[in-house]
Amino acid sequence: EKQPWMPTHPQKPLIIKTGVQFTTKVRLLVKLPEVDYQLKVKTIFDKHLPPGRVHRQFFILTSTTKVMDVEESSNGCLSVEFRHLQLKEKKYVNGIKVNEGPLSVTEELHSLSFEAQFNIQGINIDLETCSFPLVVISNVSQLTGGWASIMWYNMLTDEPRNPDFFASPPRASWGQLSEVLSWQFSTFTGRGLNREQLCMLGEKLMGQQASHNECQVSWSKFCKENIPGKPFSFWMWLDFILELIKKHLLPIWNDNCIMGFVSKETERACLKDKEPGTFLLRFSESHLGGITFTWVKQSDSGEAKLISVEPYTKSRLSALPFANIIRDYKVIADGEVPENPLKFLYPGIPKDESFRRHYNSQQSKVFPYISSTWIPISTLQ
Amino acid sequence: EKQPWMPTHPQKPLIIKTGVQFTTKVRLLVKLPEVDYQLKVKTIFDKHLPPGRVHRQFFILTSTTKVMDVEESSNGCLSVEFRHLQLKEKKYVNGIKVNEGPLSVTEELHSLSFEAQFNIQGINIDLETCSFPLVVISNVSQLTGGWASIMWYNMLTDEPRNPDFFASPPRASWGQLSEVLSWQFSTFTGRGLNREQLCMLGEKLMGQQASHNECQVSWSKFCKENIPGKPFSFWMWLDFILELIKKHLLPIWNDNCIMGFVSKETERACLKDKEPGTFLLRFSESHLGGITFTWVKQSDSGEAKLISVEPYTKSRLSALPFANIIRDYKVIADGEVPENPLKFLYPGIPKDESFRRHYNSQQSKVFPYISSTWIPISTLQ
DNA sequence: ACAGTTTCCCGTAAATGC
DNA sequence: TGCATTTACGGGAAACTG
Repeated sequence: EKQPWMPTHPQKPLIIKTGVQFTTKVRLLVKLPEVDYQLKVKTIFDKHLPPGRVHRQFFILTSTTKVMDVEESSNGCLSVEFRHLQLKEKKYVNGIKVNEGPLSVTEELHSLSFEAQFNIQGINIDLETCSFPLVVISNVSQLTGGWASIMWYNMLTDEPRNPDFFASPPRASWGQLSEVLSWQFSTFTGRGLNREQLCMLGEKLMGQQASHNECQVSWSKFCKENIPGKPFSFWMWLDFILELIKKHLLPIWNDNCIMGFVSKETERACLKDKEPGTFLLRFSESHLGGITFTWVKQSDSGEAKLISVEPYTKSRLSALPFANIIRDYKVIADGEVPENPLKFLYPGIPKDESFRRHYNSQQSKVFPYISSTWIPISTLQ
Repeated sequence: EKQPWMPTHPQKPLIIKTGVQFTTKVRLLVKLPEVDYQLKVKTIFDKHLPPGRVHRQFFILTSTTKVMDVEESSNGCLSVEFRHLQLKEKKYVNGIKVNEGPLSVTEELHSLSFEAQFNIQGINIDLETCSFPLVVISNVSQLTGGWASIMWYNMLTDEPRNPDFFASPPRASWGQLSEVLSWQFSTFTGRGLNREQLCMLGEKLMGQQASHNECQVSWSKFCKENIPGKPFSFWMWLDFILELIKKHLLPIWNDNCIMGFVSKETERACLKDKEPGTFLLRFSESHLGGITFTWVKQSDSGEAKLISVEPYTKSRLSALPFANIIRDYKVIADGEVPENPLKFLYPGIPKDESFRRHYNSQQSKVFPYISSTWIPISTLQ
């Protein structure tokens, strides 16, 4: 049966951090006949705990009731916005310590319930509604895991409420998953993932296959198991890259300068017949949240030699923007004049043509001092 | 009259930040005859508020009573340590909003009181003692101001408690003050301030004088008024330098490589007859927490030309340690080969002799990538 | 409008619990 | 002991408040 009112926010916060304020809003979708008293709404966290399941338990630290009001910016329906709500964990319930459940914290799904009563022509009517599933975290380091849960849930079910979803999470086809991943990038950056990039991700996750689209990817493979030989999962690796783009690479990502998701094999295939100085930008597969460039080096033997720089991470990119690194990078080889080995962005666009608009002069005039900056260099011996 | 017990901690925390845990310890200095019950101590914040003075008011958020215990590590006397104490401001007292006092928050002096009662042979005895003055802040950005108060108080009074001290703070002679400042540096770094450095500070604070030692410095001049033409006070400037040393310059400061406090005039006098490549390290007077180097440039006209680089601040020094900057710094002049202009540390010590032990190789081997680093450069046109 | 002050909260480090 | 999770809090920025 259709709810007569709807929470219009949680959809949004979806991930709530304990001790950090969040906001939620409920709107009454039906017009009530004039009521002569104020309609008070109460918010309850996890009103319907899944029976038998061990869950962390939380409560709303701040005030939980508020009176509905006519919404100005709309067609005069009633709504209420709770601000400055804050969650805290109940460590003990009836003096007994709460145990951890069988799921990891970012797989626990919670919810906010809203309730109100009103009386119309002598009949008491109870209203109740409930938010979409919420993940509760205690530290931003858990955002990656929480976001994975939200994605998986939204991708694979239309149920508004299924707190047990992660007790046995369904698999996703690569067709579904790749679409969602691309959508993540286009939402948070402005550019999604193209066919080649998705293909590399598919191979990384599922190995070489004739066609990936019908392959099924398990929840565990996606974000719980580590990539073989690496201390992080596939999604963790990908989300750190997304964060790196958001904070340090946005314009050049959106401008399509970053091939990014390229296997070592494809990289070699792309570059091996290119002229020296051709380079491409690739996200590191060994380091979390790192980007590197690989270029073709002039070689005496005639065979193409590919060289990659140590990946730049967020801490290094906050010292110098990536476009400037590309512009100024120098390799110092014994006895030779330092030279910038980056000349043509793959397949063959002169570097400055691709990056000029992203160079950052940042020459702070600080009279009487002379300004200074960093030049990124590598030494070849 | 002598207190029969003493708080042994606050002396230490001296500055307490609201919402951040602190620890305090009280020790009973007299041996009590055996008592057959436990001696309970209660902690009270600002028990004796200065009458008539408007003060911010705080309370201890956490538990405030604890039982004294025989101290293991000592001669068996009673002591109690309060841990995880936390302060919170009372914004309203009896429903009335507390106004701000006439002093700035870091000039308000507070105190922790401790009280206990015991009964000996039918006589009730009350014990009470009180900490040294405390400054309460709400953000680390106020540490500089708080520390100034502590220094001024300790320098100019021996009273264990005088909450009104900053209602009319006494002046300090430069003799006293300079000693205290030098002591700050030696306590927090390992090297104090020498005569030349103190002389520069004296001139900065009081202008040119035959002898500074008898000059009186007002509290306001020290840390409330801005330096003419600058948006910060003398002490704020100095404390930012102290922080810079603590975090980024400790070994080279302790190794006496940093002249540091040098006026532009003295700098010119020192360097003007030195050979090209002679340089010295100086803290910026225009930027908070910055260090620069000034060197003698080879000049066609024969006259010495002094050049200073834009000051390095903590954010830039966390990208590259200062010793490496000195080692690798290059100036690029039109059409010339980039050159490191820093050759002899004033008065004439070959650079590597002074700095070699502080160079940091930090070559992270990251096969199959080639490692990279920053080279600090300036461009002269 | 503004300055002094506090609150907010990310992100790293340390502590805690299982 | 190691891993998962929470707590602690510095530091930059925003919000608050007379």
